[in-house]
Amino acid sequence: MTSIDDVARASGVSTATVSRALRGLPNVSAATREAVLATADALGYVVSSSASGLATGRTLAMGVVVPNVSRWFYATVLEGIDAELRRVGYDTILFNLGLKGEDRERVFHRSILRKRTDAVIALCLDFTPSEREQLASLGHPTIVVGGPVNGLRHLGIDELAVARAATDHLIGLGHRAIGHLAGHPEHGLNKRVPRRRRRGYELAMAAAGLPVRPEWIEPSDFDIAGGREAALRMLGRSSRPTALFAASDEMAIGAILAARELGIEVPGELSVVGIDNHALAETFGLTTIAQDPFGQGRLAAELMLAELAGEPPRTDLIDVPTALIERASTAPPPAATSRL
Amino acid sequence: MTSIDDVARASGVSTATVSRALRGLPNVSAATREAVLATADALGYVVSSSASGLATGRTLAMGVVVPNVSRWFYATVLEGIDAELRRVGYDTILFNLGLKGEDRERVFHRSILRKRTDAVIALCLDFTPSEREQLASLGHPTIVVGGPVNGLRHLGIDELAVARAATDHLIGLGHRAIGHLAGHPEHGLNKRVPRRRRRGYELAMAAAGLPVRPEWIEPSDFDIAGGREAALRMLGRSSRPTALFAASDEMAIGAILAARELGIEVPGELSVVGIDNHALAETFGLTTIAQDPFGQGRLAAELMLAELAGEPPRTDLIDVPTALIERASTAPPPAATSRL
DNA sequence: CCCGGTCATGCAAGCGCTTGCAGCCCTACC
DNA sequence: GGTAGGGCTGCAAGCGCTTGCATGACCGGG
Repeated sequence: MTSIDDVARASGVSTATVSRALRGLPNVSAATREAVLATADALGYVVSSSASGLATGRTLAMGVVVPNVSRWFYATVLEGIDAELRRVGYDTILFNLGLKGEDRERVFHRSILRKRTDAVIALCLDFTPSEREQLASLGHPTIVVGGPVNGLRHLGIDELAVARAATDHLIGLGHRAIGHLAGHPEHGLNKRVPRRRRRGYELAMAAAGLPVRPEWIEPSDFDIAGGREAALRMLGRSSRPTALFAASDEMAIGAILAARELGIEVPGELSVVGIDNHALAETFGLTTIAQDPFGQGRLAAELMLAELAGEPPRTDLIDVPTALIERASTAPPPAATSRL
Repeated sequence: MTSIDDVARASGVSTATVSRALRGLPNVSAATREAVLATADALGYVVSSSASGLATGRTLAMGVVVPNVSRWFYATVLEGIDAELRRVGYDTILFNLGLKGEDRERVFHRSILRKRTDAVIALCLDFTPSEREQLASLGHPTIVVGGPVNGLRHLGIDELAVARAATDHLIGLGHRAIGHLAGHPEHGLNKRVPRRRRRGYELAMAAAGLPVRPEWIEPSDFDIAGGREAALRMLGRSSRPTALFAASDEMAIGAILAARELGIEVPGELSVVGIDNHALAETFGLTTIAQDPFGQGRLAAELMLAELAGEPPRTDLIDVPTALIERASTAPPPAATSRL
């Protein structure tokens, strides 16, 4: 491995000059800089991150804590983060926290705190109070993307408003019998997200003077299989709603699949709306409230980088925009049931 | 930040002893070790990875190069890798290489080689010759998971055999008119995977003396939307096959969706088989050749760690096992067309 | 009682880089 | 022509840890 000394020797200057030249610092003559760059390139020199990290106290790496990476939302946020970091030469260190117990403890204790990262972005997950405290006291910039977590800065959509908007869309179409496929509190995932989406649904219903029937709220996993099962349960019953607000697009897709299996026409007999604008939403013609997880990831990364660059931290809650996308899964209710 | 000196001072021993005690090295008395551990814990001491990395030449981090993280296969391999690494205290550094051009170049040049990692695991993607060479000459253990890449060690399923097995399953059921939803060469993804799966299909057909009609091979993206579109095209034509071998489960699911849209019954009028055992395969009752990406990721990590621990490298090609899982999407062909 | 051997510990030299400070050479101005 | 000032460059002291070697204490056997 070639070191900075090799480059210095080969180009006939001191290591200090090499260091400055390579990093674009001032006080290096153009000629010297060019020569250094050339020899460094020729020698295939790459700075050792350990050494420069030790000397500067900066690791040029961002910790990203995720509950898992298989879920569309997390994967996409992660890609957004990584894209931004990569752009400025930062590395992404992944901490998969979807695990329980000892491993999880180890992540916190040994790794995140391992002074390996300059900042930490956590994707919305369910932290224990102790974990929260450790994160908060980390001493470097930290932000949570996707679901509000007490005591930590947060960036994401306004869950309540989005859920209301989705429900209001159905109400606006004339639906009165509206069910909700609610999210389960899944292990590791932030429990406030499903809760607030459900609350938004309830608020919208209440505001419109519509009844919320307990049997029309069906909790399940946040994914396609979960949505399908929940919808099969709900739609199989004698009296079913004319519209469904699903807590996520994947659940909504599951509901559409379930409806097809039961011979229920979408949107003729059943309207379905979700949240996300998942990659598959278009394929299924799903009406949804779009959010932009890639952009959220990128924004989170930008914020952290800005703080690391010395800018004052933004302490306000950051709500990112969403937009209703109407596709083929929603329509006015069938005449017969519209005034149920 | 508390350093090793703080711990040494607080426990009245030298930094050398603290270092040895903390890492469980021999030649430290039990009493001393315990005392050191206690004070380190009390002080919240965590070793600086930069410093120890610089001193030992080990970063305790593994580079993982992925084309993207939204695709089920990659996400799952990644989780397998991360789980194993986490277990032994290694960190996962993510390199999202799905990008083009300059960023991609930067990843290779500035990051991977940044002496930040002890080893590199690359998920099957499409490397340029120069990238391949850089990887190969990295000087530390490297392996590719998922798709064979010339000149690099590789771990994954036997693409050819799997494709043959899937096709043979259909042939065994009595199908003679078998179409193939082939994978597109997508940007960044390993082009050999779709090619070999197609070749396996062709070989199986040839071995059974069955004709391969060009219009029954329909290439598309590797995902649900791609599979759906390809299937819509193929199944919309006047003479359609009685069975479909899709190059991935996501494509197979797309085909099932397409069949439903066209009113074609699965498996009554059309059998569908895929590869992967994707999370959704069960939901759709999809017959498939299962592979275990989580296990592949874990295995790759284990191999790298073993080499880092000094064991001699395994140089053989490593084929991981697969298994046919019969579900509800395959059946003998309808009597009328079975002797087409 | 002496001595070689073991074990626990400390010393100090790095690991490869960054950076404050000092030194040198020029230029420009008085 | 002298000098202040600015631009380049080099020196060397760390950054926090690891580790080969030296040291000293203690043990048992001859």
